[in-house]
Amino acid sequence: MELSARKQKILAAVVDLYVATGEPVGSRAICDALDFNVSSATVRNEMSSLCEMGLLEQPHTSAGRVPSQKGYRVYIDSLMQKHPMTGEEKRYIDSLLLPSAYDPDKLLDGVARVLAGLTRYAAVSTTPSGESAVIRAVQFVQTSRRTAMVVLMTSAGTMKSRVFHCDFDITPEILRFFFRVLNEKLVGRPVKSVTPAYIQSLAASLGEMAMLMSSALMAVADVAQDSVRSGVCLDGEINLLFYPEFAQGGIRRIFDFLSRPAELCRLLQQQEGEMQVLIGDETHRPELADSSVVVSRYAVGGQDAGAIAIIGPMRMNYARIISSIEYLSDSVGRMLTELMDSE
Amino acid sequence: MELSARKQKILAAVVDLYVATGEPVGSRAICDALDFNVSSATVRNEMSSLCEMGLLEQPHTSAGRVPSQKGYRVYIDSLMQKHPMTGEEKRYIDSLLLPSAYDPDKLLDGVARVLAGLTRYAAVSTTPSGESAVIRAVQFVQTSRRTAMVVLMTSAGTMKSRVFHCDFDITPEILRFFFRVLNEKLVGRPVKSVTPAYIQSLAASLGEMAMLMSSALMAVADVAQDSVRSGVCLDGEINLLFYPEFAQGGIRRIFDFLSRPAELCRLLQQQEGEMQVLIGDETHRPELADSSVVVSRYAVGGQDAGAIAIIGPMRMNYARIISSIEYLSDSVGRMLTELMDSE
DNA sequence: AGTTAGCACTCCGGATGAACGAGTGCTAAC
DNA sequence: GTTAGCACTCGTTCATCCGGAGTGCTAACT
Repeated sequence: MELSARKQKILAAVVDLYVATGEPVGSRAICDALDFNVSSATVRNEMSSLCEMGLLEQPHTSAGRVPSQKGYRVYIDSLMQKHPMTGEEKRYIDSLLLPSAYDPDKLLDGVARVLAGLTRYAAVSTTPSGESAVIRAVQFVQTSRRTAMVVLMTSAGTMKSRVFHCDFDITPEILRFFFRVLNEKLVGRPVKSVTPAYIQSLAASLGEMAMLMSSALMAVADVAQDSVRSGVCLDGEINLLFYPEFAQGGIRRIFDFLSRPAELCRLLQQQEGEMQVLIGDETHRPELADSSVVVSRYAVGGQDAGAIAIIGPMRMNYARIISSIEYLSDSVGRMLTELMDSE
Repeated sequence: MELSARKQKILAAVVDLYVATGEPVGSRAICDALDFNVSSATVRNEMSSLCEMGLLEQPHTSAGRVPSQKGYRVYIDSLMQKHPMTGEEKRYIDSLLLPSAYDPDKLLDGVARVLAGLTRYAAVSTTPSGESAVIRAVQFVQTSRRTAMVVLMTSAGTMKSRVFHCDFDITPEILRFFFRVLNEKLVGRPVKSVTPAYIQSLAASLGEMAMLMSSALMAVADVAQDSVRSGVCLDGEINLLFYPEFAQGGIRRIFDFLSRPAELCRLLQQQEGEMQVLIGDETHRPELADSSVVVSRYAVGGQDAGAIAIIGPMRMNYARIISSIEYLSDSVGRMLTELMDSE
């Protein structure tokens, strides 16, 4: 079913106006906004027809029209005018991110913050997953008489650390021993394979040394698990309070959803393709039925690694959002790829 | 100005009932709740008198009474019945905290989470400040060809790390050199004194080595600054959405305040004494004019180190909050002192 | 056939006012 | 000093009543 050029223009105008004002758009307003030489009656006929097609909705009989979920879909898929960022904006964004570009966790945290500030919606990012990474090195640092820190570096460029406690005084010799054993056993292994079960079997193979190393081994298992899992960074939730559609009650359910990192992560991870816009129901999350999510996955070294997204009301400035998120997603990928290439 | 025993009982009952129901309390309700043998008319007289003293307020002429800020003050200072935690509750709390007791940052993060879950208000904690700590050690770990991590341990038991990037390939020799120079210069120094200015003077004294070390030195300065500053952990903001007094508009200003870590930190740091309850205006923060803050400072090794707090509506179950926060504050202090003592 | 002017109709939102009820303050009696 | 009784106040709720915005339809126009 093709839309006439005029219907397309009208639909686009309804979306643009509604996004801008938040109020149902009447036929008169469309006439004024568009420079057609048609009367409001004609526009009314067209709108009525768009309503029948399910692209527009009427809150009530004598109100203007509002885009339906399907209407937004069409708008995004074919009507929307992209809104590319200027070089200046790009440089500004880069300058905000660069200081934390040396650490993936901090970078993605920064991305969420920047994105939230830029869009005035809630922003989410996941840190690169180590799904397919291998262990590049395991290091130990003494942090006190009986505690030490294990640092695990992966081929994905991530590094995670964790402190552990021993029941005996730690000496440089002991740490060297830990270092030797674990690097020998673990370097080159997929991070994913370093499960508690594997660590247990490793311990078994160490004989009586296993006792000595037990807390170190547990810490390594922990930190390996941590490296596989993507972390979730969230920022700008407060922004959502400013949108009238959420003003009273609905916000609680959204905040509730946002406060469950695992769910949030799942939502982002299950998207495929570079850029996805999920409108209302398309999120398959009842809590987000009135919201939209724009997700973009980023790649590191050519391989899919994580995602960044914004969550906001369905009435959202998609054009602007999409270009912001597109650029940020590219930047993150680029920065992390560089980080990884510097080996 | 002394309150008669009966007035005291009535004030306490008004606070208790109002806290429980959220609705202005009438003379009848007081009669039912209290087992005096007096009529509602008598209670009315007493309440009217409490109103004149400024301890109660009337939202409007024909409504029940609500405690005023001053009324809460009196209630907390002398009428409130403490509500000590049971052994079981204590054990439960400990079991939640213990897993992260090896790392101060994680511990305080956990405390905020536990406290928020326990009280259903917003919880804040500050990580121990390194104001008076000295540097115990500086360690270096190679994390990739051209990046390394510096880890700084202080006498307060804190440890912070940071990754830095060099323009040349890092070798074990170089790291050993960094280690030697920096431990020689820094161990035993107050963390606070390791300012960018000091680092600059240090660099000057290193002659041509300074170039080699510049990024490492900057990282050390950074991580030292980080160790001095107390971090702020915040959790449970969402809980505040459930209180009707914040339901519509006011919540924004509070969230706004909560989103400024520096302000939050200042609020907590400027309290003195173990336990402080700040009611409404007493916070000296217009954003919190309708809220109350319960702050407890914790000590590590006998020395004041940080604070934990909850923020909620003025209508808050003070008795319960205070005992929760008191216990948690103690626990944190105890755990961190142990951590520090293990040297 | 598509477009337009005109007009009756619908429905929301705000204003108005009456009935209700909770709770008070006062007074007179105990 | 305490209590019962009662008039009074004030917020809440509900029904009613406009005014305005915007539609849908119809008949006329190009």
